[in-house]
Amino acid sequence: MEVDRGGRPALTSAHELAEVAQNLFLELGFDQTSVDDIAAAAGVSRRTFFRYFSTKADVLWVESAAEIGRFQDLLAAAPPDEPYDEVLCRAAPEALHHPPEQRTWALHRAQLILSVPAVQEKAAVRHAEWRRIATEFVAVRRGSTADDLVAIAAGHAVLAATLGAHEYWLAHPEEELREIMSRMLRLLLP
Amino acid sequence: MEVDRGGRPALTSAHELAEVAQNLFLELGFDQTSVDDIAAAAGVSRRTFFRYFSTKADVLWVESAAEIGRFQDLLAAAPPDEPYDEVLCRAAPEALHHPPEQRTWALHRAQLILSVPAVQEKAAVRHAEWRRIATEFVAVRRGSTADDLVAIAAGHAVLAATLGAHEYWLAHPEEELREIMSRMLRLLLP
DNA sequence: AACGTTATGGCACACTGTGCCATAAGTCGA
DNA sequence: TCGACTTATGGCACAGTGTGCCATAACGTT
Repeated sequence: MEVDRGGRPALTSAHELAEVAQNLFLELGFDQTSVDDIAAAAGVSRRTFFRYFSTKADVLWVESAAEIGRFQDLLAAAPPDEPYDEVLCRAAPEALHHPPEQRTWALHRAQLILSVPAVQEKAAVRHAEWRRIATEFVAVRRGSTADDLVAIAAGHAVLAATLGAHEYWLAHPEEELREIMSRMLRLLLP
Repeated sequence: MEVDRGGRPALTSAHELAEVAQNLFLELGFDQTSVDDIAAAAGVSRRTFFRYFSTKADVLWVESAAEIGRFQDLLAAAPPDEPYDEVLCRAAPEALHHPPEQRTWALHRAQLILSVPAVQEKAAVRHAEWRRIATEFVAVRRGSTADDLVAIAAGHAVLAATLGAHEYWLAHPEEELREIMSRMLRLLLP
C-alpha cells in the first residue's frame, strides 16, 4: 500500500471518472462523447482526465489490473502437476468473473468492445497482457520458452476465447459468461 | 471492372502511396512518420492521402482486399463434404501466402503489427473480416447460425492463428509462414 | 467551346494526447 | 505560526489525425 505523504487531496478518482464516462457512453455513444464532456460531467479539467487515463477508451478497463492480478494469482496457486490446459480453463473464467451487480455494465462494455471500432482496437492491446501471461505460463509448464509454437498458440487461444465468449454472451445474455468462457477455452486450447 | 468515364487522371495510386509510406516507416519508424511526411514524399497533398486511405495505418493493408478475396474463393471452391477444419487449414494459409519478393516487406509489416501499439490496434479490426468470413463458413457447414458457439470459436481461432503465426514467424523467420500458419490452425481449430 | 466527370489542393475545424508551468491544498517540522 | 515539502489540479500551447466543404485542374464527349 502507498504511504500518505500529505499533498493536495484528489478531487476525483479513476472509478468515479469511469462511472461518469460509462453513463455518457450509454447516453451519447462512445464516439459522440468527447473527453471534454467526461471531464465537464465529472467537474474536472480535461488535463486531469488524462492523468487518470491515458486514452479515452481506457476508462472501460478500470478493473483490468485487478482481473489480471487475479489471473496471475490463480495460475501461481495451481498444483504444479495439473495439466496446463485444465489450469487455464479454470483460472481464466474465474479471473474475469464479475459479481452480479456489475453484470449490466459488463454487458454494455462487451457491446462497446465488439461494436465500436475505436474500442475494439484498444481491446486487442489491453488483452495482449492476458495473452502474454498465458503464453509465459504454458511455456514454463512445457519446459520451453516464449517462442514455442504451442505456448504461443495457447496464449492466443486465451485471447480468442475471451473475445469469443463475450461475442457469444451478447447473443445469449441469459447464460453465464464464466460458463461460456470455460466451454470456449476447451474448444480452443491446444 | 470500372468503366472509364473520363475525368482527371490520378497523380498517384494506393500502391504507390503504400510503398512510399513503408519506406518511411522503415527509415523513421511508424509513430515518427506523419501523414504529411508520406504525402510530401509522394508529391501529393495530405488531403489526397486520406482519399486513398482512411487512416495512416491502413497503408499496411493494401493487399488485404486481395487476400480476403482469395480466402473467400478458396472456401467457396472447397468440396462440400470436406470437413470444415480441413478446408480452413488449407485455405487460410494459402490465402495469405506471399510471393518470395514480398517476403521482406511482409516481415517488416509483421514486426510493425506486433510491436507498434497503434498498428496492433488497427490489425485487430482489419483481421475481424477474416474472422467473420470463417465464422460464417463454419456456421453454414454445421447447419447452424453465426451465434453458434463452435462457429464463433472457429472464427476466433482463425484470427488467433493468423496473429500467432506471425508472432512465431518473427522469432523463426527462416521458416515458411504458410507452414507455420497451417500448424497453428491445427492446434487451435475446434 | 461547353459540359460532365473525376482527382486534387487548400482551408477550417473538432478532437486526441502531451509537455510545461503556475497554483491550490494538504502534511510535517521548527 | 511559518515555511518546506508533496501531491493534485488547471490552463495553455502544440503536434498530429481525420473530416467537411469548396474551388480548381485535367481528362473525355458532344
